[in-house]
Amino acid sequence: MDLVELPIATGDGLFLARYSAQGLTRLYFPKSASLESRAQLPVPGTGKTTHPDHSRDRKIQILRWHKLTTTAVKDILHGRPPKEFPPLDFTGTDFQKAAWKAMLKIPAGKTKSYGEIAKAIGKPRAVRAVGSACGANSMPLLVPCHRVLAAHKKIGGFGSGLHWKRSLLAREGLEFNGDRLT
DNA sequence: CATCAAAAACTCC
DNA sequence: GGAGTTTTTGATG
Repeated sequence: MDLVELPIATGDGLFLARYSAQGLTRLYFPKSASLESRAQLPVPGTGKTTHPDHSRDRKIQILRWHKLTTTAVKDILHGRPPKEFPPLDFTGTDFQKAAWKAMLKIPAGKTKSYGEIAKAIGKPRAVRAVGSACGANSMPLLVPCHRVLAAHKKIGGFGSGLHWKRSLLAREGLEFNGDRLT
């Protein structure tokens, strides 16, 4: 159950982070802060939330997580490896969680192919499914699906806009020549 | 059953 | 080497 959504102001716009009692559940790109995401949240203007009964400790905990999220997001946006993550509360199928965890292991400045991720989770032919799992990733940046490329270093796709993928990789020092990594 | 952010195998230059 | 098309493929709603 999601409890609260908090903004992250960056040079690239306003990101939104959502938390449950277990940790970060979602991260939204500036443009994609969606209707769906707004629906169960604080009604703009009222200052009220749908879950007004948090203990003070929980609020403090979430704020502490949010601080970690904020610095991690900014680090990544600046092409720097983040030092610390908040706990990540994944929602998805076992396959998706396995795929996301495999992606978490890709260091900044490196890339893997959809095929390599598939192999890493023991399902070497589920390449296409890995692509779908990327699209279903609810915490972009922290789960670095932007570092997952198609075969032969081709750029592949990106749900929130390919320009983000190119830009993020560029900030990590990787250059594209057309739609292929050099 | 249809849809994918894939890949490999195949064709043609 | 490309740049196309076709076929195989597994997870998902």
